[in-house]
Amino acid sequence: MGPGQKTKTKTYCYDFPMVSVTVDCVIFGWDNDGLHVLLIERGEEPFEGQWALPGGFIRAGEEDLEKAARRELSEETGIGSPRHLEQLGTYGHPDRDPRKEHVITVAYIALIKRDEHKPQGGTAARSAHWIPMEKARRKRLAFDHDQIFSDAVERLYNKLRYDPLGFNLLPNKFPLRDVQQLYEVAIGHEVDKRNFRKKLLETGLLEDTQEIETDVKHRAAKLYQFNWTAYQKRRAEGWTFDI
Amino acid sequence: MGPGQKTKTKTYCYDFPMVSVTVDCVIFGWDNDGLHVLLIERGEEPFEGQWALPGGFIRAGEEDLEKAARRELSEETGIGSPRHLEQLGTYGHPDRDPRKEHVITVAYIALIKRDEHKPQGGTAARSAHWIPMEKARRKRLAFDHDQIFSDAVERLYNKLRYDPLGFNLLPNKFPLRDVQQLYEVAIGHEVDKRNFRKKLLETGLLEDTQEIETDVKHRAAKLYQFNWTAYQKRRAEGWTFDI
DNA sequence: TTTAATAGTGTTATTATTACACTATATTAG
DNA sequence: CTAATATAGTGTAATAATAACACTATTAAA
Repeated sequence: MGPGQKTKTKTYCYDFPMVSVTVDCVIFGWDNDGLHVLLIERGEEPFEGQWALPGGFIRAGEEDLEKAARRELSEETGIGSPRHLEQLGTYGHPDRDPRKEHVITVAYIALIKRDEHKPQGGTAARSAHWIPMEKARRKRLAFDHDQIFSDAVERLYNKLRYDPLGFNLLPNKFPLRDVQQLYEVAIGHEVDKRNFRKKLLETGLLEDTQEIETDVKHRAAKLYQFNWTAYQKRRAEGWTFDI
Repeated sequence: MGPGQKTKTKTYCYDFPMVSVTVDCVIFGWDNDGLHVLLIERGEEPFEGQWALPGGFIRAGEEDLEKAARRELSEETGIGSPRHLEQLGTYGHPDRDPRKEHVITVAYIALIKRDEHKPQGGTAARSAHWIPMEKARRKRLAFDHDQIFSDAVERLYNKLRYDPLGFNLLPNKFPLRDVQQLYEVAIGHEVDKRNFRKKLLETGLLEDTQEIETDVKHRAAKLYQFNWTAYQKRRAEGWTFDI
């Protein structure tokens, strides 16, 4: 409620104690050997040297939450524009940050195509690494990032069933096998290849590119692409993706 | 990043501009004549006299976001404990509050049983009113509360299909008719009574209380109750509610 | 040329969903 | 006390969706 007023010493004073607000991103990427999450090794206290989600403080008065998320994504990991960015939730326990202040964080889920982001270092001092899901799950992350990460995974896995956002993880041209593997990870068990492909192709949203895989040491699979504009049209008519 | 330090004049100073954080609640309640939302008429600037979602500033350093939501719920509407409370999302555009500061708000959805909360005035100065959904949709709410409200409605309606949270709106004992009406509102069209009841009862989660409606001017319907403990057990086994 | 690895393809049985109409019970009005 | 009104409550058959199932095709490597 207290209006902020600057003093000449460049501090900002308020009538009430304030909270700091950060954004953190759970960035997922798909690779031939499965789903990965991008984690950073913290270069500063608190939790220096520990693994954490990339993120940082928002610029109060200047930017939207989503814009802050995009900025942090770019600063910390060099990722310019994720193919999908959605808010996951906000975490605000007073003790979640060991520093004096009350720091709440707005968590985002970002999906990127790994082949569009080769340079993975990022511009910031912290080092970013793609960690396979199973390894990531076993790590103890800084702050309450374990909770945020597991909430993100749950959200992503649930959403993959009724939203084609998974195609934001795959390269533009992909074999149906990769779609199936991604969905199997999400639902936690294997599915029948014939049934899966039938259902997927029945949507009419997957186009045969007439190309095939290269650099594969066995029969090469056909490459498909997802027709996003057709999907938007179908959505507008009330149709929902469900696989 | 800037650690807060009090001065003797009871102001709180920081190295960076801070944001204020509020919580706002979209409170839904069911009545024989349909779904309602609880809105308040603002008693102070900005937007004095306009309709808005109940909410208020969080107490930095003292409380969790959910605790803040419960406190505001209680202070503004007299509702002690909602049957369901979930975070909807966080809204943080720098201009969303016309006051100088950057105010971000964490929105919650609360579901209550109206028969458990007869006194609807609340302890605060603002006056709270139950507004039927159709009327609420037509109102222009303060701040960006139109957006928050419509996001809340969308979330609730979607969730009612695959989560039994709707039973948190109905009285403990209810006729199946009310369940059907609630679901029809959610999915936007009528459904067949026989099919709906069959599917609902097949879950085995609805218990016949052996009681019937009273004060009704035609044949009285049987009253059922939802077995939450049985539901938890089924959930744990991987079963999902889907209607 | 054989082996290994993965791609690609249809049919049938089972299960779930949808469509559909009448009888039962209580209240109210004449 | 009878008829009208209003809503509760119930089963079956047609249709659609899902699930189960096994072999042939292609390429690279040995």
